[in-house]
Amino acid sequence: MEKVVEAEGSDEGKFEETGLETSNFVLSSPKNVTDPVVYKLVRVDGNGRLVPATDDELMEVEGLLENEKRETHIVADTGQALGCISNEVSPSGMPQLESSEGLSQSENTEADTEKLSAYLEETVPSGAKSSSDDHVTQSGRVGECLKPLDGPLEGGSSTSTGCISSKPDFSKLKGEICLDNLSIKELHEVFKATFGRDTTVKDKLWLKRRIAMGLTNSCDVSATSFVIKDNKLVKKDNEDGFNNVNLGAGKEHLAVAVEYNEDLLNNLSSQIDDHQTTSEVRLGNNVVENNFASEDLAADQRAAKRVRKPTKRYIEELSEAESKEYSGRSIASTKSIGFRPLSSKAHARPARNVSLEGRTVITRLDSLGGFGIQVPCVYRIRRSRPRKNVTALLKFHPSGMGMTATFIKKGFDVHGSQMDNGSMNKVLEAKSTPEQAPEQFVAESKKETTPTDMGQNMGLKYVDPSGDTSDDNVVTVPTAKGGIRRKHHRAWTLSEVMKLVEGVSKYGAGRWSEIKRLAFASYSYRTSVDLKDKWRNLLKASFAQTPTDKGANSRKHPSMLIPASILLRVRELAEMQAQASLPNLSTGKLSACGGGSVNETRPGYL
DNA sequence: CTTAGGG
DNA sequence: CCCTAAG
Repeated sequence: MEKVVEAEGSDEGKFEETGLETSNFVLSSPKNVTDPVVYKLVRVDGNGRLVPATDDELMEVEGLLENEKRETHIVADTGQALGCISNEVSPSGMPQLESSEGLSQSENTEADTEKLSAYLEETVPSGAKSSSDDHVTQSGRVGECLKPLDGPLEGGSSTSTGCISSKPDFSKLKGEICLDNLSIKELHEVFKATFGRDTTVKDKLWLKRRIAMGLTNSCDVSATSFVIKDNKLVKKDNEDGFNNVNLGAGKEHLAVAVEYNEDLLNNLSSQIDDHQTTSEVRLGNNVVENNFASEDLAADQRAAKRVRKPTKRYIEELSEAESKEYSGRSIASTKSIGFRPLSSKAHARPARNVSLEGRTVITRLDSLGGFGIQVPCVYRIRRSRPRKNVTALLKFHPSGMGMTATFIKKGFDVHGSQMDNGSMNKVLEAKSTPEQAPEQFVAESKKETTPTDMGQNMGLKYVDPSGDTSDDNVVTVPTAKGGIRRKHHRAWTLSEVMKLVEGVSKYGAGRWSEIKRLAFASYSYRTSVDLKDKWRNLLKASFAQTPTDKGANSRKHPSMLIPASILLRVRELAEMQAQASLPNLSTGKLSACGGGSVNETRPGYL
């Protein structure tokens, strides 16, 4: 509702308008209506205040921004996010509006379980698509994304969506269509004819609405009658009511969290753009329970919703990649992200818990293109202790939160009351530690492997708890006192190790903070302690391995193997350092015994 | 806050 | 990786 972001930089300019808003989203589990939804996202904009980033990182980002060529591949990693970021960016405000309306409208219908799944389908993009990436800023792109909503029928190019490849049977769309009389199967066919793709949604109402919207090229679809003729919706009954179900309406369904969402979304979306703003706040963990087919998720999303822009995490990744000598392709889409230096505050990132088949996994759904699904979250406050709770958090965002906050709270309440039973401990956990900093991203694995196929939105689908291709390896560990702690693990990449070694050689072991600052400036995570620990491990490894000769390569299979050369170097340094310190205690310091290639460049050290 | 060490 | 102690 308000624009909070002042233009900090030209880059952000585009976003200023839309400002950040908060959007809260709650879904209820498809299977259990009683079980609340768990999904909420709130973004608060911050004028940067909420965004956490270290100066170093910011700087890097900025650098990226400058060079940037908008090439953005939105990265394979998040694959989905792709394109539609542009909605926000698009010059004309229209697109955004449309999309938001469409969303809200579609969401607007009753909250029925099926619908939910349908909704999800729409919102969740599948990682599959990676083709057109650079959408950012391309208005054309926007059009494409939105197109699906505009009925394909109109323009001769049926299936114009471009993303879809199936061949619809258009004959189904001829003449007057009375969706009310069609069976689900028929609706599916019509759906296909209309949108050029299949859908797995079984909710008749949803299908009808969707089709109607497509055919009429409008979001203004009655919920009660669906007769379409000549691309126009012929309403039989009174259609009002549904189009504007906003705040005012439907308060009676308090029970369902979804309702709230809808309302909220409607309101917010109509006024703002919910694109990712500079900062987001995670009010709680989002837990979504669902198992819906994912097949056409991608298609649906592409067609219907807009996608969110890259998350911070994403940015970080980019910057990291860049900082590394990885001269890979350019990664630059940072521009689309509004990030500012001033924000060195903490920022919370939403993490999402998805519980599938009974178990809860935490994942980051970054790339969900969908509207409500959110995800991101990167931030730097590493290891903050769990404590504040949601309400506390809310206090921090005075900005545009008026009613938003209210909604959120409500959502929480609902959610809390229902979850409380203890059925889901995880949820509670999450709730209590909203602030937690989810891990950053696991850039390493990504960069070291093919950038392309990273698991993008594994989010909705099967998220493998352990396989974290994704990003956060956050494991909650129960503590004796009942407290819960999170442990995250971020594998060290080769490049990190190399930097570490180099840093040690330059600054000496022990100067962890220095090394951290100088060599690891780009890696926001990795604290000096981490460096120290890693070094310790490296030493252990180097001594254990090198001597034995035979163990050189094979060693264990465990963690990734560290190149022998590095271990060697480590050993050298270790010896060197050891000598430097041990030798003369009494003699003053001769220090630096040049063991080898590296010299102890520190005069005063020791 | 930074280090060092133990867990 | 986390936690704690010590400078």
